[in-house]
Amino acid sequence: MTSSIRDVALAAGVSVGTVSNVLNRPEAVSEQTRRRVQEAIAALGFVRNESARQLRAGSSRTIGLVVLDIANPFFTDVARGVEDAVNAEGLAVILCNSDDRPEKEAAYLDVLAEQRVQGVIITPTAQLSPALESLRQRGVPVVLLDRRASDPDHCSVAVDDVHGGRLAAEHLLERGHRRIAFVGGSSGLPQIQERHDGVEQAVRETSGSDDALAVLAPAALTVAGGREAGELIVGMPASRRPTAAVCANDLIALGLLQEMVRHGVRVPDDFAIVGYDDIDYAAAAAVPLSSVRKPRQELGRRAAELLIDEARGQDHLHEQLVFEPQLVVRESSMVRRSARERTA
Amino acid sequence: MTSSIRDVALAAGVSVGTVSNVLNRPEAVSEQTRRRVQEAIAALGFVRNESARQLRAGSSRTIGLVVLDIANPFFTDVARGVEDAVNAEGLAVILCNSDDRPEKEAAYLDVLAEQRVQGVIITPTAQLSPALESLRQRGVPVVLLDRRASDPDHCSVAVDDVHGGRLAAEHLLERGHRRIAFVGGSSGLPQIQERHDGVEQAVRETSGSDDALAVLAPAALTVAGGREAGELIVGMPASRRPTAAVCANDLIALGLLQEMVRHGVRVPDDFAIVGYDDIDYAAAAAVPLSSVRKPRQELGRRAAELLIDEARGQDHLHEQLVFEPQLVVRESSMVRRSARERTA
DNA sequence: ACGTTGGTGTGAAACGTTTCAGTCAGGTCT
DNA sequence: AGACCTGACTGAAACGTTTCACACCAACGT
Repeated sequence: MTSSIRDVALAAGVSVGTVSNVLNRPEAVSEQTRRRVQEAIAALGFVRNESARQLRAGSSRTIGLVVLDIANPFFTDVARGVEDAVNAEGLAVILCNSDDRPEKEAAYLDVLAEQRVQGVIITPTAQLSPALESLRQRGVPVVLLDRRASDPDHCSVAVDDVHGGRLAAEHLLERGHRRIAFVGGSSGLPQIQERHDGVEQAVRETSGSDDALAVLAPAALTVAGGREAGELIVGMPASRRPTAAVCANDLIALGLLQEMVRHGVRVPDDFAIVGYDDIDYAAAAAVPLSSVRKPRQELGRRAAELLIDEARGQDHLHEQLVFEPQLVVRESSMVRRSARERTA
Repeated sequence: MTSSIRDVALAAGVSVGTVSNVLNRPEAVSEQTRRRVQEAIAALGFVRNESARQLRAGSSRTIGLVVLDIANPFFTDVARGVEDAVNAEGLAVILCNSDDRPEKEAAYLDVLAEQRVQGVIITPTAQLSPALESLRQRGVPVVLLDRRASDPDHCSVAVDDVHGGRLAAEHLLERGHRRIAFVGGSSGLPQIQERHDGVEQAVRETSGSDDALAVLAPAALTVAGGREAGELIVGMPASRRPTAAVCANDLIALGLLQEMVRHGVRVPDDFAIVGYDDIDYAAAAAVPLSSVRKPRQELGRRAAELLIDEARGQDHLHEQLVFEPQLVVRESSMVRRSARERTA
C-alpha cells in the first residue's frame, strides 16, 4: 500500500542510499539522478516514514506542551507562540491538556517520554510531579511555563505575579476603594498565590492591616467560578461587602461581571473589577475589563526558544525569565463620567 | 543514556522476547519472571520507544485533528470531545491549527502523513485541498468536521446550518424585526454559506423579497471582524439600518455587541443580536447573547468514533451525521421589560 | 516406555530509515 | 604513466521493537 524508500530506489534504478541523499542532502546527488529519483517518488506517492527516521535518529522532531486548561484563551495564545517558534525550527508540537489533574498530567508525560520528544514545556499542576522529575533525570529538557523554577537547573518563563497583583490592587486603592476582594483563593498554584500576595501587600501598606481584604476561593478558575464568587459577594451585608475585586484570571472576572450585572449591580459605578491575563475577551466584554496584561504569545515563544536551545545541547545555560506585567485600565474599573457627575 | 529492551533483558537474565511479552501480554509470562523483569524495568528507568513500536506496527497510535482557528472556543470544545473519545481508545491527538490558510493546512497534512496517523479529523479550509485527497487515496481515514461530505465515501459530522440560520432569522422576524443583517458574508466556507441561505429563506418568506436582508462580510470571522461590521452598521442611515443581526459565529457577535455598546446603541432595545455556536462566552457576555447552539463536544466525540471505526477497517460504512441545532434565546434578542413599558 | 499437551521461554527476522566506509570512474598534477 | 584527488554512488549495519516458529520441560494418559 505505502511504498518505502526501497521501492523508490528500485523504480529509479539507484540504491537506497542515493534516495536518502536526494531527500536529505540533494546537493550531493547529480542533477540527473536527482530528477529520476524525484519522478519515482512522485509516481509512487512515496511519503517518508517518520517513525523509521526517529528510530534511527534516536529522538523525534516534536516537543510536548502541557497546559492546565486548553479552554482558557490564555493558554491558546501561549500555544500559538510556542507553535510559531517551534515550527520555524521544523519541529511540531504535541498539545496536551492536564485539566489541572496530576494523574492526567502524569499520563501525558509518559506518552511524551515514549514519543522521545525533544523537550517539554509545561505549566505544572499544583504539586510538582515525580513524573516530571524523572523526565528531567532522563535528560529531557523541561521548561516551566508561567511559573518560576525553584531551583536553578530548570529553565522557566514567568511573569512577576506579585507585582501584577500589586498593580491591580494599587489601581483600585487609588480610585478610593477601601474594601477589596481577591477572587481565586487558595488553589495550590504558586502563580495564584503570588497574585494574592501582591494584592495583600498593597492593601496592607495602604490601610495598615489586611482586614480590608476579602479572599474568595471558588471551586475552579473559570467563568463558573467567577459567577459563584459573584453570588457570594452580592450576598454579603452592605457594611462588609467589598466595592472592588481583583480576580486571579480573566475567566473568573468575566463570570463575576456577569453575575453582578445580573443582580443589577452596576460595573464600575457600584463595583469595580480587575482581571488577570488580558485575554481578548476581556476587552470584548460589554463592560470592557481592566486586566493585568501578560505577554501571552511571547511567553510561549521564549519558552520554546529556551527549550530548543537546551535541546541543541552545547553549553546551554539555564535561564529564569521573568516578564513584567502591565496594567490595562478599561471601563470595568474606571469612574464613569456619569458617576462623577452624580457625586458632584 | 536511555536503556532499551535489550538492557532490561540482560539485567533480568531473560530474552528480549520475554521482556516484550511482559510489556504486551503479561499473562503469557510466569509470575516469577514477570516480577524480575518489572524490577529491572524500574531499576533502569526503562521507557518504551514509541518510534520502534510504530515502525514495527506500521502505523502510529495517534490521530490528527486539523481545525480552522484554535483561538475560537468552539474548536477547543470540539477538540475536547475528540480528545476524550480518542484517549478512551488509548490513542493520542495531534492538534493542528490551519488558520484557514490552505498552505498551512497542506503542510500539516504532510506532517500527519509522515507520522502515519491512524486517521485525520479536519475542518477543511474553503477549498478542498489536493493534499487531503491524496491522503484519502493512500487509504488514511478522513472525517470531515462541521462540514457535510459532498460525496458518500467520506464520513462527516455536521450541523444543519440552513436550519440554524433559519431558526435565528425566524426568531428575529417574530420579534418584529424587518431589516436584518447577516454578518459573515461570503467567506468561501460552505458552513457560513448555509447559515446565510437559511437566513435568506426565512426573510424572503416573511417579507416576500430579500431587500430586507443586508449581508456584511468582515475580513475575518473573529471578534475584530464583528467590530468592523458594527462600525459599518452604525454608519448606515437610520432609514436603511437593520435593527437586528444574525452573526456567522459568536466571536463576530461578541465584537458586534461590543461596538454597539461603545456607540451607545442599546442591545437588545435598539438592536438585537443572535450569534452562532453558543460558545461559553456567549452566555457570559454582559448582555448575554442569544445563539444557535451546536453540540460542540458531541460533534468532536462522534467524529472521533467514526474515525476509529473506519480505522479499524472491517466493514465500515461511511456515515454523514447531521445534528439539529437549537436556538438559545438570551437577553441580546429579547424585548426587555423596560422597553415594553416605554412603548406601552 | 512413549506420544501428547500446555505452559514458558528463546532467538532471529522484519519494519524503513540514515549513515558511513568503500568502490569506481574520470580528471589533474607531477 | 603513475599517484592522487574529487564527485557520485553503493551496500550494509544499526536503531528498538514485535512477532513467530521453535525448543524445552514437566505432567499426563495410555
